[in-house]
Amino acid sequence: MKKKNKYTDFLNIGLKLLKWYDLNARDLPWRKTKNPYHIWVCEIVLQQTRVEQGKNHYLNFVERFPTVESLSSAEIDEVLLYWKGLGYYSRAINLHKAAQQVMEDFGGTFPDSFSEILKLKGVGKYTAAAVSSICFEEKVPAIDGNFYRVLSRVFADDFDVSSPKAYAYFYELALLIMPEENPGNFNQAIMDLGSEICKPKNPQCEICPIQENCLAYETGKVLEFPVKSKKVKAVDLKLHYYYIMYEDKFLIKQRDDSFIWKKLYDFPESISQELENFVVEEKTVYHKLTHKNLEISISKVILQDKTSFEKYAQKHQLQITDYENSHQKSFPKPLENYLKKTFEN
DNA sequence: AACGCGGGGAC
DNA sequence: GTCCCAGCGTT
Repeated sequence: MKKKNKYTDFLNIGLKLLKWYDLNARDLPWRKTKNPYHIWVCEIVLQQTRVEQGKNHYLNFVERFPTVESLSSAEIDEVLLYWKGLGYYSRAINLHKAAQQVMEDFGGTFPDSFSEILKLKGVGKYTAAAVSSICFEEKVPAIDGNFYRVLSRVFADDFDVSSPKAYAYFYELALLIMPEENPGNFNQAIMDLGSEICKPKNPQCEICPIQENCLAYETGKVLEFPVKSKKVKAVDLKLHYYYIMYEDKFLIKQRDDSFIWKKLYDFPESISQELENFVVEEKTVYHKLTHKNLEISISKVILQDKTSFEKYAQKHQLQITDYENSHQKSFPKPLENYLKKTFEN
């Protein structure tokens, strides 16, 4: 009997993954629902974010905003409060805008196809594919980091995944192995395989359901894939803040939606001459972001006079708050840490 | 095509 | 320290 070429038996790979998923799917909260609004929120939360990091944020978010209508009518500050600590804050801003988009452009009904979902702010091809396949059984591969890794290994393909053309390229590869039925499960199977088995480091090839279909495994080159050319360089950046206080109150402002920490709250970044004499100390904290090394110096300014404190706030359009109240706002991580340290002494 | 955008976990 | 994560928007 002639042996079938295992590397060209593409569809079999997809079927194996579906079978594997049936038995090994992770038990995750969003897998109990096909509510497109919830799946959408989940997908946005999990962009560039590990499941363990995003899980609680997802649960809290859909508990507070259970429907697209409830999200659309919320204040952006509260939406950001529920996003606190997740990073990439434009995701929350776009999520909020897109909820209003659903109310206005889609009559309050969440769109039910890839091309319509794609119109939502903050939704790209990956997210539109994930939601439409999971909730509406649309056969479209959700090409994310897991997909790049799994496919480039299975086919031992050195196509540069950091190239803008990678999406289209791997999309075609994905269609080769994607079964007609259960596209949502297929996409989630790739995600689970990528995060549990076909990991960037320490891949668990011994227990991989498609080990015998994997060209990289057979040639002992699993760790050579995926190929990624783009290099990220961290830049050093200095920020200076003024922590202006009177008794237990202090002054904050809201950031704009450019640069880092969009729409989050922080402290004034400058002071007028008259306050220079009231600076009592300066602390420096360091904070590492993915592409930035931040050096943040914070000068403490203590005012003794209530009236001048309030007048200063009004003149420079700063909000007066206290520690208790500041919990209703979303602050960047390093500033949250600073506040915590300041008030827990 | 290249870059900006957070925070955290694994190694 | 490095890499990467259920990516997207802007230029």
